[in-house]
Amino acid sequence: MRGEPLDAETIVSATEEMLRRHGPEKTTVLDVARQLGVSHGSVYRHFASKAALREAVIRRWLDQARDELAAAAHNSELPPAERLRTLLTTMFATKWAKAREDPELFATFRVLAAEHSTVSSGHVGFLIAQVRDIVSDGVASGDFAAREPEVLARAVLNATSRFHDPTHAAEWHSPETEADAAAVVALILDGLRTR
Amino acid sequence: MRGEPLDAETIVSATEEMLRRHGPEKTTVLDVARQLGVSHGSVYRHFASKAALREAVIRRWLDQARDELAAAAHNSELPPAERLRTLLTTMFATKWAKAREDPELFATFRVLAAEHSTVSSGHVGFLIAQVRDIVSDGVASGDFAAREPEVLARAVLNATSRFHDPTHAAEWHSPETEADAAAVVALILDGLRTR
DNA sequence: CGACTGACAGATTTCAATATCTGTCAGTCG
DNA sequence: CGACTGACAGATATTGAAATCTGTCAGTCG
Repeated sequence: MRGEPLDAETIVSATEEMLRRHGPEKTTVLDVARQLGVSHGSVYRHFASKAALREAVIRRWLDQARDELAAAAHNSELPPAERLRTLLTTMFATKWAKAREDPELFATFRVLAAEHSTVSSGHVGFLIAQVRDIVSDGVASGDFAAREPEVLARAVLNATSRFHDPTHAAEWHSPETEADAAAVVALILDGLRTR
Repeated sequence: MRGEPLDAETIVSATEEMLRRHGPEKTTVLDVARQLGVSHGSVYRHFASKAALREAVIRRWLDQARDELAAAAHNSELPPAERLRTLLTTMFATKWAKAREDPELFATFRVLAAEHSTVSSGHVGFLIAQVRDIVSDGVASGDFAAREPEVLARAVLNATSRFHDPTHAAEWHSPETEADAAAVVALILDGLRTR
């Protein structure tokens, strides 16, 4: 009936489409199978459970976000403080844009991220590493006060969570958000700098 | 049948008790009236709606929290940085303790606070004012770099939201929370200080 | 053989009937 | 008169029977 082989990627894409259309509570494995024109048994050949399938979706989304951010934040000629500011503001702007452009999809993303907290922690780990690298450079060049880069990186992300943690998406509609974010970033950068 | 007059305070107390016992979804005006041995019509004599009644409860809770914090953070002999550190850590510790001691009640509190965001914003306004006062003192004494105290105060609260905003209550169980909070406070205080 | 189907058991969700609740107000009672 | 009641309409929540879903697996098909 179908010439093609049916691989995991194709199933993940179909799942993503169903999640987009029906949201997380109403997307069933049966829906995904129907979308692909196969029986749901075939889906279970590639994914051990519905949870595993959803995990593959959130993993793909986070991988994509990671790549976008890595591409946007590669200005190694600027001083560390400016590189960090760019990284943070890019991070905020990217999320804010996604949350505003398609709030329902963003809410779906949020549900999946909460469901699979292991995958999300991995993503947070990547973010910490990005910040840590810049902080390390800053400490090495004498721009930043000498302290444990890992601790500082965690502190930077914790201090800015209101602006990047999806939990706070509802607050991002407020017009003050941008100014508030800029004030926090300025305060943090002052905290990092050598005295 | 009853000698007493039935005033608003009594009704609020009974409501608090019902919320404690049954949680926010299951406390009805009828429950409150039963608890008091009156008809629910009598409750509506004192409160225009169920929402108004719940608002009175959250208002009382926040007023109490305000008083507790104001009492705990009155060390005017210390330098501003230490006063601010004390204010923040007291604020965190108080909330963490409440969230841990009685998670269900804390969740109830959270629901009511979200329902009546106007009242909550008022509370946040008080917190900003507390921080602003210390920051102003610090700027006046030369301990903190001269910048707009209102902006700095907002930045300080925004940067620490992960440690005081009830939205993050679930994360407060993590053993790293205390160290993370200390690192963020240290970073912020360094950001405030004169260079 | 290996990709796929579809029937099945048990878990979860949906839906409509039923019960309960909110908010009002004419009426009771001291 | 003024505090309180309880019946009422419309809105919301609960319940349990029926429908759908998840995950398995013996069996089909090329």
